[in-house]
Amino acid sequence: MVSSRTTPRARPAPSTRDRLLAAAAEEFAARGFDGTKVDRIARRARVNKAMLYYHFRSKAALFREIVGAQFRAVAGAVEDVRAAGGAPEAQLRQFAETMARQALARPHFAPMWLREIADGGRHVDASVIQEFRRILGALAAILAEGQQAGAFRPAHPFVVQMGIVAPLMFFAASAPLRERAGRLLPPVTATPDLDTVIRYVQASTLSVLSTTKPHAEPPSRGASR
Amino acid sequence: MVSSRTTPRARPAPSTRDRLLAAAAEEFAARGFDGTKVDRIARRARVNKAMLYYHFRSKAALFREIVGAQFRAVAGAVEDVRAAGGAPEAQLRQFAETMARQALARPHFAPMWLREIADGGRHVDASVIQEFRRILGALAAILAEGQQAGAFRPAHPFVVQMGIVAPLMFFAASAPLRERAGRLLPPVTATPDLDTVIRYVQASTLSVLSTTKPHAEPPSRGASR
DNA sequence: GTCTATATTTTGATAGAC
DNA sequence: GTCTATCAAAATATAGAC
Repeated sequence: MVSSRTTPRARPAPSTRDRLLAAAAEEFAARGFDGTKVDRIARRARVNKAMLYYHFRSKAALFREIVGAQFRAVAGAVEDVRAAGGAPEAQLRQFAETMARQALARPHFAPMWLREIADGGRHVDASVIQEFRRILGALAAILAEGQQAGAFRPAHPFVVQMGIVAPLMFFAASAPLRERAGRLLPPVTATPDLDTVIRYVQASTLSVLSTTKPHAEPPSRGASR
Repeated sequence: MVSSRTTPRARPAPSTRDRLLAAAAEEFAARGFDGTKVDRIARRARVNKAMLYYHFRSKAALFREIVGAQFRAVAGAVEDVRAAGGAPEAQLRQFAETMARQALARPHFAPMWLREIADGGRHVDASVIQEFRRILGALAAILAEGQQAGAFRPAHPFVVQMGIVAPLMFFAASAPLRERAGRLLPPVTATPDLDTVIRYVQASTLSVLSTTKPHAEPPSRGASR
């Protein structure tokens, strides 16, 4: 609905517009809306600042387009998990894994989510908040199915979502801080890898929710010291 | 070390400096470093902008002072939990509860933590990162004690910390967004209260870590529909 | 300690040539 | 579609009177 306007050709090489979008995403993720300057976006995209205003109405409109696309993609991915069906426990595991992989594949997603929360959604419109809802909706459906099947204890979907998403986003977004902290101070604990975090989140969530026996699978076999 | 310079008197009523600190904390938490304007801070503190520069070297120095104090207080609180001792399970519960209560008592703390992560710590110095470490250190000590006592499975302290802190910070910081989302779109799920979140975090963490039987205590008795 | 200017830069946005 | 030049507003910081 966005790229089908000029030619039906497939991928005519990174256009100026695409470079602007990519550059802006990096800046917005790393510096936030107010910390991002249009001059920097333009420079990063190797075009003049005026080009930004040729392709986008304003800095705010550019921001909304990027954040919207980001959340739309992730919401679609988790809805696919839900649609694929399967055992509730497996769906729940997949939900967590998908969120984590999406955050890994889109380095801008996690920091932008954190910023949107802290900003109280000041820079986004209702449509973005709607995408937010789709993610929660997919999880709520999985939980409801699990409860009806007697596999899950009743639980507040929003709380469960935070239990899964928050640690994943914290981990994904904190890479630059961990790197900086490692430079300033001697590291006390080695940074875990993504798989360790995913397994921990899956295990802790299933542990509380499951009505059957504990899901064994120790959170990680490598403790510090 | 900060307020003992003029008189030994106790609390001579909210000084201009204190009002500036309070106003700045609100602005920085709600809008971030770049989104906060010194004019707004001054207006909110009901003083002239020049006063800000009389009491503080710069906007950046003011920011660092506020963030530093915030993290120092919270780090002290969780170290107290650790120092108080007791059964590892109880200490772990207390750790989560303390983090949550601190975030509740200091409305600026959670959003600032999220922002610092997303910003990669660009606006803070090594001393603030050090406070960060104290929080992790207290938790790591609790976990180590629990492991040696055979009560806890080995686990990566950093991962456990994210499992506890991230959901709590997400919840505490997302109040404005939830409020805004409720105005823009009809609510799908009622917002849980803090106690529900605390209990869920405690239960999920102890469930994965504990070597004994599941900690019963259903995460919440009120499921949606 | 507190205020009224004001200096200086930066920034979002546009006009208009090519 | 792309650039140069530039405007107008905003923002950090300071000088200096009281």
